Amino acid sequence: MSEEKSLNFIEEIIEKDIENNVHNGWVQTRFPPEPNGYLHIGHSKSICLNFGLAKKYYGKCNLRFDDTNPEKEEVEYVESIKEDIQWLGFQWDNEFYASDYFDKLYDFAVTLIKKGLAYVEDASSEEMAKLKGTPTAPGSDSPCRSRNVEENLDLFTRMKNGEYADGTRVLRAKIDMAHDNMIMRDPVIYRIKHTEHHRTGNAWCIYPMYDFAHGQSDSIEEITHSICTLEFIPHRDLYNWCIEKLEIFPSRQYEFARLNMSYTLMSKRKLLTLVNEKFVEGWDDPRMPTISGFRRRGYTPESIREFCDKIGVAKRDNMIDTSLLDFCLRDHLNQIALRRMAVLDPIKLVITNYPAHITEEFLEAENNPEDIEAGYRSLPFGNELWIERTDFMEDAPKKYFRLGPGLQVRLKSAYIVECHDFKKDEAGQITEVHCRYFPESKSGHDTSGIKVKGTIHWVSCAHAKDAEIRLYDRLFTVENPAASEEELKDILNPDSLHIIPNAKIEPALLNASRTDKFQFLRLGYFCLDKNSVVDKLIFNRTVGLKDSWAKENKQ
RNA sequence: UGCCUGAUGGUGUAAAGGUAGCACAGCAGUUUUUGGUACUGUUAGUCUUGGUUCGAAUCCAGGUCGGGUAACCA
Repeated sequence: MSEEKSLNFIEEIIEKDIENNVHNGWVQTRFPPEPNGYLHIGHSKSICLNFGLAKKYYGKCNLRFDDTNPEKEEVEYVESIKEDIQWLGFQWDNEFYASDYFDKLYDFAVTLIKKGLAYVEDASSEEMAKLKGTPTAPGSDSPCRSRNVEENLDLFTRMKNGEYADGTRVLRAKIDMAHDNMIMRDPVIYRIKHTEHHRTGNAWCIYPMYDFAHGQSDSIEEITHSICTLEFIPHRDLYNWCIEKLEIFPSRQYEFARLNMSYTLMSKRKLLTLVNEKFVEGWDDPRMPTISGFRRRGYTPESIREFCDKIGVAKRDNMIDTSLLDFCLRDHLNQIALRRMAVLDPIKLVITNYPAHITEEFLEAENNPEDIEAGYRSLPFGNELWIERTDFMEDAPKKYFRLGPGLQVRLKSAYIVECHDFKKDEAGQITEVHCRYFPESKSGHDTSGIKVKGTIHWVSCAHAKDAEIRLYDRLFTVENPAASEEELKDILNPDSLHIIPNAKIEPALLNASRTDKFQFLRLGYFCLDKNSVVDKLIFNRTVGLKDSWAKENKQ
């Protein structure tokens, strides 16, 4: 018997509905992106919620593109969105487009006109704004509000037929110019745009507004629970008004708080700016909070799903610490990543007592201590090795468990060595570390009885290959970039990308494939970048390992 | 300013009138051929003022603070 996980407020609503046999207990959700940009980590919360709910309650979840504004929407975005959702591990039951419903939506508008609930407005948007009133003062009726049904029908038909220029007329719902909710003061529901649409081409020159498309689309698809973010709360009145007046399937809208994450930007508009102004390489730049950026960076869908599960669903504004995503990422990567060795900032370690007649020695090294099934690899060893510059100190402090004059360490999967000498250049930089090794301390066959505090990673000089390694840091310097008054470029972290052109990697990495996840021992998790080629391998650091030494060292 | 929302450790999120719990982060320790992992312990919280009640994070009233909204965007 395991403790039942508590329900979030949406699950509570759904379970109550099922209990009350609403729609015979059927649950249908949808994920409704506008194809005007790439999906980001905030969308994954919505994706996990909508698809997750459908799965949990044996219902269905549609993918529906909210493509009612042809000026901003493109096929490229449609394709990327589909790829991202599938990569995250979800499959929609139907692929729909709001533009599929343009005929029906037009008919709905006509219905409203016939009921005397919509009218054609001649005023410009500025004039309309003036008549709209303010939150404290009621609006006033436009002269067009009293047009009769026939005239409205005629005018709307002409709008549709392309007789009017953009911006000259709109169709408005006739609700209440004094309503407390400004959105209900005769909202625009159709506007003229002589713009080619990515799916319907030039078939239409009038397009429905969000408020006249989204809810009706939900209704057409018989979405039972239409889940959106908090900023749509004021729209719920209109959502329900349309359903009531049109007498169509009563979808219900529920709102949850969108994901905010520290040092991360979730605005599609601002992310587009980063792309357009070339602050990043593209939508899938590994520093971007887009799903495609995370994918390229080496994140796993499992870790993102786990993250979405952990952050929960509620109505209060939140700011999730990036460390939670890091935790989910490391947790998964630790289980699956193949262990390899790479040296980012190499200095040479010479084993002075290594037998001259041995030209090459192969050791057996585990691929993943968390997963015995992952097996072992053959690891070449020799008398000259690359080790990390930070793993040697001339004057080591007490708690330094690495190399220094007279100090001993184990070379991972190999032997214990003791430093007896080192060389420096004129600048005082260490160039070589000289050690003696203990042949009887061989990994797995250690009979030396020597105990060492530290183990370091290494790569055999004779067998090492070069690779470019890209280290990433947060893109922004401020915790809440969305709230910053500064310009985007002024809050960008200048050190968000650090390229190491010639790191030394062990030869097993030559066979790396794009889908492999690696842990470079003691450094972090890495994956091949999409631009990596055989002649020039490029690895992205997905995330570093927790580093309690770095923390202690700081103090 | 109207309307709508919300308020629990540093950050998230539970507790549906009955012991404020879990996770991340932090701190301390154990184990370790990764200063990783694993494991153990630990710091820290109900916005405020009243009321109802044997009993309030929870119900009621007032206040305070936060967020949303006032596009021919979604």
